[in-house]
Amino acid sequence: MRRILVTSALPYANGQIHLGHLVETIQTDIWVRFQKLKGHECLYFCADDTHGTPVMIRARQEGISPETLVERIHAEHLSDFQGFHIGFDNYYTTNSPENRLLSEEVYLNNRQAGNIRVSTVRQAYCEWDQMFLPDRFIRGNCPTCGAEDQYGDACEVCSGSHSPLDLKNPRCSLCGDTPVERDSEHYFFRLTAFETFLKEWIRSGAVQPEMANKLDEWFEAGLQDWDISRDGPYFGFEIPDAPGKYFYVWLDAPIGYMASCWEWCKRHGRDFDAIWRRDDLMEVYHFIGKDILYFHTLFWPATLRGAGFRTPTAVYTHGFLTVNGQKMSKSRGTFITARRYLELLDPEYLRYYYAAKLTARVDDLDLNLDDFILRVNSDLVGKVVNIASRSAGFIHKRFAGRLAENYPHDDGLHDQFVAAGEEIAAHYDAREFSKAMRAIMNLADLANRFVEAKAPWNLAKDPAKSDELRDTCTVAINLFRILMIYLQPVLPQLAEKCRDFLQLPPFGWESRLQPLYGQTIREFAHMMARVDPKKVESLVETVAPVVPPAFAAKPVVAKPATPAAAPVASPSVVTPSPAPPLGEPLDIETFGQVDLRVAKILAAEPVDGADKLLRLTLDVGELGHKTVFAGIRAAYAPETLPGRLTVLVANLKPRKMRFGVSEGMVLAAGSGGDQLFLLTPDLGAAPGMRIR
RNA sequence: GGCGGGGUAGCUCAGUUGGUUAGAGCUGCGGAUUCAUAAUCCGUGUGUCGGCGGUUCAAGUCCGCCCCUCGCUACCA
Repeated sequence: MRRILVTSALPYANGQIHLGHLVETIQTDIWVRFQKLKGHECLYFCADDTHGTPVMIRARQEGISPETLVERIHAEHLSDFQGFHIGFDNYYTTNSPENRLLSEEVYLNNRQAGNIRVSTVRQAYCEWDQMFLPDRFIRGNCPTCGAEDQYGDACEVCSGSHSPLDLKNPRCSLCGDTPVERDSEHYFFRLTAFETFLKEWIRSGAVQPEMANKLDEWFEAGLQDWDISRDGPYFGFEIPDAPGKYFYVWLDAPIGYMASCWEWCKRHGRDFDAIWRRDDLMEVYHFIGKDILYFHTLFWPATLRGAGFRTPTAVYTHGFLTVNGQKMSKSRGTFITARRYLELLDPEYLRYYYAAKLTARVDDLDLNLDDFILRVNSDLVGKVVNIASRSAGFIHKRFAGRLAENYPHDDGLHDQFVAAGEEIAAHYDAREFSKAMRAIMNLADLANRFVEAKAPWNLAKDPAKSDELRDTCTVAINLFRILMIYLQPVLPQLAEKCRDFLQLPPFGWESRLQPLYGQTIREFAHMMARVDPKKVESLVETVAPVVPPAFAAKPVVAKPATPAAAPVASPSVVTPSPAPPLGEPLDIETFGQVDLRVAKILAAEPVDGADKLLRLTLDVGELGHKTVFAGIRAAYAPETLPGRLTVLVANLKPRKMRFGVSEGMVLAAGSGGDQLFLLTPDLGAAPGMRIR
């Protein structure tokens, strides 16, 4: 028996679980369930990643403590994952006593070993917010190309990277003030001391070949020591003997894997040290996305090594999720949260679809929604479940639900199915799930062909062939049972229904060896509904058409209310919207297709169940009244709007939304959130006038 | 700009160290069947293997250039 510890990357406690996260947790969960089915010990740990500036700022915005925020998000995340049958042995949090102790130990051991140094770093500091600003919280003009309103670290226009201190006209994205430069002592982890070790570790097969190549690039460029401290205020753990200094969130995040394990060990009477302080008892695997390769294959093994802990056996990296071939996007409606999916569709559809496309490589995975519907319906309902569905009826109608008394002659089909288990297991173990699914579906085809050849519906017409009829159905049900064992890691719920149907104890991988006969089975009940295309459609319905799509995902943060003497935030102190690249040239005819009208706002009211929307009733002159949903609630109080004029896109196709039909959109400038500014025509314009 | 990954049938993807007429599943189309959730079974693919050029007896598979796309570009994550 193997002893295996597995993790998925910790989701950040600022934001909802979406279908991208689920590529990883489903991949990991399938692998874990497979190992358990094989009879190995396999422990699966995860947690919320809770620390850092974004969580701190968001809590401040919501007027609650970071701890409260983090607890709420933890409950949401856990329930989302459970909805997808993710079988964690423990889903913990990095904001825990175990994580604090372990982080301190990792740090102190490294300090003891001479792996920590202190240097002075010059950084942007906001005097208003009284904090050092992370690069992402500074905006200004790109020092290279001059593009306006770029992040502190990189320019989206010329895609160059730069230091936030080089930005022209820098501003704090929290309050809009100009930051000052200030020195601060920072603690660094000497990553450079671990180059030899890391190269050996990587060569030991710890990462996939293509990731090893990527790491070689980084080695060639030269490793740099790692800044592991941040100045307060910072939501995180204070560094021992360094008042006001906190561990950078990425230092304690992966330690959260260990903390989750430790907390579980305490509840189950297991020896934490035997798992993490020696490497000969358990295998340790991390499943991650390629965006966090750096942390998991350089910093993480090095900090563990430097602190005297074991290092991971391997880190398995997967690619990103695309939806219909494109990056997930809120404006296209393809930024689909786990919760939204669960409101509409069976989680096992997605588990199967992902499994059907996952490989051991780092390729991106495309969720093509049309393909999704066809694939799931065809494979799962049409092929697999159908085998049981078409056989069980006879067993009940003719034999009172009792299978043949002995396992019938089947031309070696059962043996063939059992033998295929070797190859399928090898695919699962190698994380080649798509190959495993292909192999299983080939078996399902064989089973259907067997039924076809025996034609039980003809046997049923001849009373003399009663035994043959029962034999045929018994074989078919046996084949179905083996398929469900093979599919259990992917479809735990369906496998459960199958066990109930066949009145069987829990499956093990080897239970496929023993055929089923001489017993009664339950009446067949539907096990899985077909995918409803309408539900898939509503999955991608967009919710807030007015927010300019390109900016919807940008952090928009309100000015903090804390400093007492602060001036009231005025509209002149704003975070200017980023300057997006110029759009494609447009001829005037195309532009002319857009029917812009002056509209008078007659009424504006909040929409129940939507926190960003206002329902506007507009007077558009001879076009009559129109109802428009606008995502401007954060920027405008409803009572301030009636009576004012604005601009309506009048011939926009009506959009069915959860709350009603939106018959156009009003135009606004700005980056979204509370940074939105409605357009107003000059004096003299009247409702209904065409704008051109 | 530099580096790297992709670009193969309508869709999703396989294609080993270059070698017979480039494959699978799904869809579509034709037929069969009716036990089954209009499921199943049989039959059916003339694709410029992104483009151009080169090496070779032979290239999707090697080399060069170009196009499209995604990503990385170090104290950002």
